[in-house]
Amino acid sequence: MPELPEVETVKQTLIPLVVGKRISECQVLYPRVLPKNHVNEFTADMINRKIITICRRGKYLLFLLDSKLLLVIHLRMTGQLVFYPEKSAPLAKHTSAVFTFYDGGELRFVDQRKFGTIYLMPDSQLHIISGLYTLGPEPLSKEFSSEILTKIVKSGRSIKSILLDQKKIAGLGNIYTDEVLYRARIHPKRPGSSLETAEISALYRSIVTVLQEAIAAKGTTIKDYRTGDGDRGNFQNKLQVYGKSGEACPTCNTLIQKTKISGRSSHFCPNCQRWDKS
DNA sequence: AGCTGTACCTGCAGGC
DNA sequence: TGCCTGCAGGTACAGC
Repeated sequence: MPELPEVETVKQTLIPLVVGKRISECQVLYPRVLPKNHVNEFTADMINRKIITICRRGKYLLFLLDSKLLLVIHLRMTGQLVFYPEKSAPLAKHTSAVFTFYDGGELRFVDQRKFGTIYLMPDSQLHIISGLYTLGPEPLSKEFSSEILTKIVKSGRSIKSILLDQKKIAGLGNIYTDEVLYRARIHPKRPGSSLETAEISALYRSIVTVLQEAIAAKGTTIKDYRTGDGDRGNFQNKLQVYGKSGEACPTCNTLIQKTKISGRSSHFCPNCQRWDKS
């Protein structure tokens, strides 16, 4: 589920709902959601904390608390982080953790596949979370540029596996890499180092515009993803290749193909995204 | 360096 | 209806 646009949307929708609120209760129903913390210590450290703000880095959410500790959450495949104004609503089946506020609302972490993770630590310890520590540049930051992307793609690996590599660039996942490469008209198996300057420029523009459009649409809901207020996203209606194998390419009507790259299913138009430039 | 397979989990769709 | 297989938005790790 959640790639950069979904995580960004969760952040944006949760900020008006939970920032400034103080936690009265904390329940961990699935202890393995905490790979680096003990349940009892975690719970004790969360109670009476106020949420100061929420940030995003790659696919990680960072909750700044009014203590020296940072709450870090990764939704992985099926994690949902949803605010419930009423404490009384029954807990969903795969609820991993619940944070209750003094005003009666609750922030719930529901995660069907249980891959999602929660960490609590001072920022001096964030290097413990290796996936966070080694993240590449934020594609929507001012620092990201066509020049930086040129260095990133300089590798014999397939361009799709490069874009999926969070150490190279933060936030892209299986849906958006396919959409980005389609828009840039680049075959997903092309070696990164084979891309020409014009193609890298097109790739840069398509990364930025696809992510911006997906955020504007509040993300892609295939199945599990929900915004912080429990809504579905809308970008699934704008996907052009992801999950469309066997359907007609919106540009040229050729059938979209599906193949395996880096162990992930990959969708592309064999006519629009050619090895050789036409 | 970079690939593959495996693991972590649950649920669902499709084939028989 | 039931059983089985494969697959799903992510990432870490072992082994080649």
